[in-house]
Amino acid sequence: MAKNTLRAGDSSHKIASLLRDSILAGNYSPGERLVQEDIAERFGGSRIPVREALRDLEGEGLVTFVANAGARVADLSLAECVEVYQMRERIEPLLLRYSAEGLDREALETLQVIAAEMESVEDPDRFIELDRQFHLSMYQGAVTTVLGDLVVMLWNKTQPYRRAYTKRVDGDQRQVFHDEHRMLIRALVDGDLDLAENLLAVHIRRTRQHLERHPEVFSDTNITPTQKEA
Amino acid sequence: MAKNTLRAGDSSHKIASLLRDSILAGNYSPGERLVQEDIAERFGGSRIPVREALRDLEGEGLVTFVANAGARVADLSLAECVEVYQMRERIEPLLLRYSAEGLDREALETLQVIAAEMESVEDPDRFIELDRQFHLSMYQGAVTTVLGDLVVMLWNKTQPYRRAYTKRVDGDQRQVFHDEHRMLIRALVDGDLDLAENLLAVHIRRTRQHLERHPEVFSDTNITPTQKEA
DNA sequence: TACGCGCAAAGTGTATGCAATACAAGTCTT
DNA sequence: AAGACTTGTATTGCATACACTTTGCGCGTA
Repeated sequence: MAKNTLRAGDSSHKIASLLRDSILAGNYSPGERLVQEDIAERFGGSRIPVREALRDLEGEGLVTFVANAGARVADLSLAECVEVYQMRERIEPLLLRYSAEGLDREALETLQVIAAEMESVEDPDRFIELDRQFHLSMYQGAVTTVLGDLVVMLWNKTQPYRRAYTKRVDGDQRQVFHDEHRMLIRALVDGDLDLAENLLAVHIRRTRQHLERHPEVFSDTNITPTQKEA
Repeated sequence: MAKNTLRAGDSSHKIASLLRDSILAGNYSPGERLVQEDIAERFGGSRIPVREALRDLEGEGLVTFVANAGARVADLSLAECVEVYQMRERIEPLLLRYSAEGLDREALETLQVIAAEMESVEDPDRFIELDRQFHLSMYQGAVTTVLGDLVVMLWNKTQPYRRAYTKRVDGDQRQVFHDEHRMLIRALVDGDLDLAENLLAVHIRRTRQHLERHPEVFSDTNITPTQKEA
């Protein structure tokens, strides 16, 4: 059955999906106000499903909701971004381990293709898209419930900053980047999971360290470290 | 309209909070259906804020939402629970590191008090409550945005199973448990962060291994490993 | 000019009502 | 008597409507 028609009971999911893609594509910038009525008009529907979509995206960390003051695209400080990278450094190797046994020959070849294209591509937008593809493809063999979703969420939260940062890296750094990708693939092909885990952790850590040298990418007008109750 | 306390613009948050506490307290069991109108009546308000609260809790992993079929209390299979514990094993040591420098003498003494009470308490419900307090108190020194919330979420998701499992552990296992808690405190007092991280990881891993010996705690009628798209 | 102060416009939060869907029991067919 | 279809009811999803909050602007006053 073709789903060209708007099947019922799904409006909020559809809006969430469209809005998420739009944010990730960079159509909205961090901190930008998201007015419910505008979005409702833009994607069709009333404010109710829009509100629910925004709440979903809040759960995914893409949007921040303030009581009676509306929703905004999530905005990270440098410290928060570092935090996310440290989480990734510890979590993604685990996901890779989950995934490894599920990666067949074809999947590994796909990784090689992506890595190769990354080395030749010029456009920064295309570059970060490929980088995202590379890493997430690496996890496609994993069958998980929370772990996979968490990693995607962490990628999503940092997406705009990776985008901004990528445009400022020089050739040397890129070369290291590519080498690490290739070493990762080799470790996976060899089935050396411990090595692959380590390489991935190092890769993420190095990226974070480079990112820390570009604090100008962040707003840092940010004042919302959530303190939790007893 | 009997509620004089209805401060504006907050109903959904209040409902989310009450419902979350109620689920964590074990008033609802995993898989139980959550009917919007019932909740609306039980906690006051209409279905709209209830829907939003449910969505929030879904983001926190406490509730699962199915298209036109309603919401249920989240239900973990053994495999999913193991997954969560493996995540905790990697993530919580990082949070502990964030927290350690913020823990003053008083906080450490509180930990000792909790650990001591745990050793003498009988009631299982009180026991798991104290265990939760112990660990989360350990993280109170941390000022984080995503990391802390994630850890709380992981604890929440596994809460009902910890509850069920705790009632089946024997004295020997408890002793190891207490020893590990004490060693953790000592490492924190000594300021040996690497050791503390390691102890915590071991502690979580051992708990998981024990948990795996009690598969009867889980429903395993569960068929929802979320496959992610390209 | 700078600083409140208050009011209007914009925008959010919630309640109610209606259409669509899923679930279960009963009916019919074979 | 077992399985498929139909009907009825409970419940969800969404749109409209309204009350409340926030915010920005103009005005008066020092």
